[in-house]
Amino acid sequence: MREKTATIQDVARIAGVSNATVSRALSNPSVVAESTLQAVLGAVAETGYQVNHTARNLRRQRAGSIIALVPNLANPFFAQIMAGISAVLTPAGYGLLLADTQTGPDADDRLAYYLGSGTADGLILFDGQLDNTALSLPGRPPVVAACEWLDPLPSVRVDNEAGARLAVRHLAEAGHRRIGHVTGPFPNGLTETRLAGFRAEMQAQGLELRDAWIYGGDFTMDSGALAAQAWMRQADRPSALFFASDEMAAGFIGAVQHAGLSVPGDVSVVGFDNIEVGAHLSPALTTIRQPRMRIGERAAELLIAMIEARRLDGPSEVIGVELIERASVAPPKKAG
Amino acid sequence: MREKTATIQDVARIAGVSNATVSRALSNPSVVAESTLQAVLGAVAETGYQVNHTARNLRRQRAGSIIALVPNLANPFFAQIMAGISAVLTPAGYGLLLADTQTGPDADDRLAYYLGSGTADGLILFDGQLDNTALSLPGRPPVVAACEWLDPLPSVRVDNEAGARLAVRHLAEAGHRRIGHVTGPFPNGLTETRLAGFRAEMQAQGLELRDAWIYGGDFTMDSGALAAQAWMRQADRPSALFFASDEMAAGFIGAVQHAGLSVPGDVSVVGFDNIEVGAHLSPALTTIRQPRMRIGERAAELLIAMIEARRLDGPSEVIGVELIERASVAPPKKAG
DNA sequence: CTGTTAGCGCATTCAT
DNA sequence: ATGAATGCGCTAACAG
Repeated sequence: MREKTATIQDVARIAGVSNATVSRALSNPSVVAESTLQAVLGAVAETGYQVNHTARNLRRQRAGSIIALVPNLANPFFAQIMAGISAVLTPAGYGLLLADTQTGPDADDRLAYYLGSGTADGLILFDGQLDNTALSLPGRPPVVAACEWLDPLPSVRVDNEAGARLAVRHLAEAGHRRIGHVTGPFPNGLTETRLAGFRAEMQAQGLELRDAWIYGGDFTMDSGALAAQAWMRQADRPSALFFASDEMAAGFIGAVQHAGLSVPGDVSVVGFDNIEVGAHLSPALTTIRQPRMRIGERAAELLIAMIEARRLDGPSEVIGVELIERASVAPPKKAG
Repeated sequence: MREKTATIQDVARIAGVSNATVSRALSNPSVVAESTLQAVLGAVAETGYQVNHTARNLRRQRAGSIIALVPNLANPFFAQIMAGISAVLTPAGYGLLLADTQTGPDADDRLAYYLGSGTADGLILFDGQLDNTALSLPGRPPVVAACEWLDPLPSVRVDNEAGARLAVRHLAEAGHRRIGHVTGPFPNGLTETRLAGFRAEMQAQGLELRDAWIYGGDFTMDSGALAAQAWMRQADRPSALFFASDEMAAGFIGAVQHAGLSVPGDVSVVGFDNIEVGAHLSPALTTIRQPRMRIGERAAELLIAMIEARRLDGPSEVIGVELIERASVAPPKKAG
């Protein structure tokens, strides 16, 4: 196998021109004569020639691809984001490489490796917990942080605080006064800003913040189910809950229903993300929509702009969120 | 930026040896003298040298990465599979490139492109609907089909027929005699084998196969909700349903509950895949487990073996499935 | 408009 | 055990 792929020399010979002319005809057709262009195209068709990207990249001093570094590839949350990235990378002529910061032994080392190895022309980073000293590595390629953020990096993210405030306001407007929150893991930028938004809006609404009504989670469904156990054990519990992720909200709803309680009859819930299953839950989940495909697209666009401008800095972008009202919120049984 | 990454020449100069020696010291340390090895390592540390993969790959006539070609990157189904692939590729020194057959204009062209362009040393194909003529392209790299299959290709897939039979048998053992099926899209290998398994086991159990109890879906939750509408409109309907995907089962359950009916009280359901949310639904979804991470791992292992053996053929693998009993199946209200 | 030439950075003969 | 030389396939000066 891999016997003999035609090279640019083969095409040149058959077309009766020099290899340089073939290269020009292919990458910048307007500078060659029409007749030679045809000859080259004919020879290309005849040989089935396709450029060798490795050689081209070596010559052009580029890698031809960008790499998305995610904390955990198995997390379905990233699927749509990858689709968005791919949708802008492919037409722009870049490949999309995927890597995981969890697989290897040391996540910081992996970042440093990808930054230094020249494997990629740029990097999209989805892990906010990495050590940013690697970013001062000289000659590193541009990086944009996505969803999360890391100090000197341009980022594309969603307005997490505003989303949290929207959620709390919606609950308050439905009449709830006893509102709790299930957080993501710590330390984590998303967790912290959503919690901050929760607190800010609770105060703005003049509602009481009780530590006992803040439940620690880690974004997973299992942790949502655990929060349900904690919530059900409380004698004095909130009538509504804002979850830092839809997954936790789904886990909570499942566990609460399993115990014979009702959503939103016994407790109202608002999630965050708008994962697909939310609309199909019963009750359908009220949530804060986060446009994941768009996050991916914008991150890729910003990164390409930086690569082409040959700059390590660039604009950041905060993408708006919106409340999706469905059926998991209802007025509390009695004003509390 | 990208000012001056050290090259092998720089290292050679500092270490006081030739570039060839540096190359050897790095890729085959046992052939150089201990003292020169130390000198080289010292120079590497001093310069922060990292090999240029593009140059190495050009010289070695390889791409250094494999590409996963999926029908739709946004589909979260692939997330765990990618994690499995990445977990074996990374230690083996291959990068994972991602591409989508839906984004571009013509999926068959994209396959042909990736096969001919030399962008990857091998390919994992998740789309069974492509035209296999591209596979006769001379000099193409090895390809393994995953989940789906395509004629001359080795494949890694799950025993779909056995899974369907397991599901039907479980329903029959619970006492159901009126069993329906919600299919995936056509044409599609998964849809067809699961349907075949459904039919085979229905016959084996001596149960009646009614066309009106076979509902067309497309694996999505929306199509499951649509199937629910169809099912609810029927006067004479099955008491249990086997779904070709968990997503459809989840969509169905949501729609049926929304209409005030109960699962498994009014209808029992079994899904296929074991997606994460299944365990957190209420009722928790009984399903056929498909070990996705493992599918990815095996596909990558088989592919690497083919690449290293320089062969286009290799073994296929069928991975077993198992029934996960949860709470969405109960005996029918009255024997049917 | 086109050909000649010179590397990109590395691994690998072939000598020594 | 090591060095010198070569070329992977391509693009980009530089001439003409």
